Formats: sequence, C-alpha cells, structure tokens
Amino acid sequence: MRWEDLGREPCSIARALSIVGDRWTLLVIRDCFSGVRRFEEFEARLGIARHVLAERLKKLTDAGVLVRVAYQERPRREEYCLTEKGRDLHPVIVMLAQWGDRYMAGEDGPPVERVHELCGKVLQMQPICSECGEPVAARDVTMRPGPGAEARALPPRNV
Amino acid sequence: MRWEDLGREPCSIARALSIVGDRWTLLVIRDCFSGVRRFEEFEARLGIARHVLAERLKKLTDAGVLVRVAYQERPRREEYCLTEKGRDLHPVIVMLAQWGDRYMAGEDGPPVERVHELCGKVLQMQPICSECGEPVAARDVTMRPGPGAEARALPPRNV
DNA sequence: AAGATGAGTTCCAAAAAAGAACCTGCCAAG
DNA sequence: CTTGGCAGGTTCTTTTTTGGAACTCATCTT
Repeated sequence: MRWEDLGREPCSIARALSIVGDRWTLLVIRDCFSGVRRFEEFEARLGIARHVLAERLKKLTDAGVLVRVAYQERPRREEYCLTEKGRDLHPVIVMLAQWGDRYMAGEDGPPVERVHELCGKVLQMQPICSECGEPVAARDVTMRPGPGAEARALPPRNV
Repeated sequence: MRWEDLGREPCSIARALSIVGDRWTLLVIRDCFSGVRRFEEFEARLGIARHVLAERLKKLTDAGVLVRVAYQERPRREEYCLTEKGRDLHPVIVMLAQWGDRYMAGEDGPPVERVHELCGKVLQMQPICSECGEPVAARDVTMRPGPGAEARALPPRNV
C-alpha cells in the first residue's frame, strides 16, 4: 500500500496516522504544545531539514491542525498555531510521553515532568471510560463495525 | 538530526517516537490489538512490503514491545505477541482512534466502534488526572525539568 | 551600502520504501 | 522421489523521502 492511500482506509487510526503518522509530525506538534510557533524555532529545536519542515507545516495547515497567524506586516511574517483539532491531539501526546516516561527513561527518572495546574500535582493521565468511570484496560475493549462501516470493510477482530 | 539519534533526546515523547514513530509501526501495533499475530496476516491486512514488515517486527521485538512465541515446531513457526510494554500503548492507540473518529470520519460516523465490555457501552476514553480526578485540558498542563533532566537539556517551555 | 532576519526554495547525495522475485525447511500427495 | 504448497523470510531494482548545504527574497538596522 502507498502512504497516500492510508487516509481512505476504513479505520480511524489509519486515517489519523495519514496526518500525524510520519517521522516528524508528532514532534512538530509536541513543540507546538511547548509554545513553539515560528519556523526558525521549530528548526532549531527539532534539527529537521528545512524543506521537510516546510512541507510538514504545510501539510498540517492544509489538514486544519495548525493555522497561520500573522504576527507582523511589512515584511509579512506568520506563525503556526494549533487549532482545536490540533489541541485535541493533546491526549495522544501525553499518553505517548507517559509511555516514554515508563519505558524509556534512565535511572534518574523522566527528563520532563508535566504538572496539572488545577491540582498542582505531577500529572498522571489516566484513561477512563466516560460511561462507567472505570479505568480502561486493553482486554476489556472489543471492536465492531460502526455506523460508517462500508460493506467492503472486513469486520475487525478482537484481542 | 538523524532519526537514530532521537532515542537519546532528553524527551520521553522523542524517545517513544524513536520506537513507534515511523510510517508503519503504529499500524502494526493496531493490528496486534486486533489479534493479528502472524507475518502473513500482518502483510495481508497492512499491504506493507514484506521486507519493511520484517524489519519493523524485528525492531519491535528488539525493543521489547513484541515477543516471538512458538506455536509449532518442525518447522518452527513463531507468532508475534504484545508484551506488557506493548499493551501499555493501548491508550495511545485508542486516543488516536478517537481523534480520527472525530475529525476524519465521513458523514455516517466512524467505521469502527470500540465497546467497553465492563459496562457494555461504546467506549469514550477520557483522560483524567489521577490525582484530582478532573478531565485534563491542554491549557492546564505545564512542563518543567524532571528528575532525569540533564544539565545540557534546555528547560521546556509552556503553552 | 553592507549586513542581519525570518521564512522559505533549490539542488544533490544518501537512506528508506514499494514491488516483485527468489530462497528455505518442512509436509503431503501422486 | 518428484511435485506442489505453505509460512516466513531475504534479495534485487526502482521510486520516494530525507539530510545537508547553499541560495532567494523582502524588509529592517547600522
């Protein structure tokens, strides 16, 4: 399969990854959540080749994850800000960070702590079911065709 | 920066992405959560080139995300199963799926529904703070150097 | 007039992916 | 004892994508 076809798969994960699933995009979004907005700063923090960065920012802007906002005229300069669609990736980023904290940190612990300002504690984000309020374990989740399932889509199998 | 250097960055997100952050890996893991275990079935469901699949399965096995488990001797055949480390990626996958459900589904709705068997309802996974029990919004999360921060690491900035 | 700045483009070499063909160890049928 | 099949790879060639560096362009600053 070609990468471009991924967005047409009958799977929300594949469709999501068709936007954020390549080598650099989630790192760009991570930096957005850290307040990075400008081309040069993305470049400096990521160490990414400039034309790859330009292409990723364009793709994210076209996808509605980022918007370009002018911060000066003459010469016109624009910065890249997360939209609501982009901010909704926050749980994905934090879950990934927590996985990295658990499995990829050195002996001293994770290099960065996230603080939940509402309670002032170090954040441990927990996935709970909004219906029953219980923590969600992988073995309790099964899948079935949803309303947008096409006839040609194979029924997904469970774990 | 080279991709291989990513795992040494002082950032859990970068380190996590050094394992799962390329074009195919999260799709392989998605299929693991759907019960796929064998080379040929990954190939059939993903439409991935065989040598790319072989390389990804090896990388995930080396990283401890998958284990090879023999299911027959003579000829020896092995299948790939998620370890605990791999199963702990479940929240990442589901959060990504929900984002895709919200933003990438067609008019009819998402192609797949996940059901929480504990309560029998369609799963809406919600990220809550395990300290205070409140839903976590991006704007309430700030960052600061953690115990494993190295001197050379720049202090991360907040949103 | 001579830099400096921010945000890109362009060019080339090197690395990674797509697609197809080939290999291996074993079993089963003719 | 040869033929075919199967699971699970590996090899080969062509196309895409990166990495890295240099160049452009419109505007400030000195």
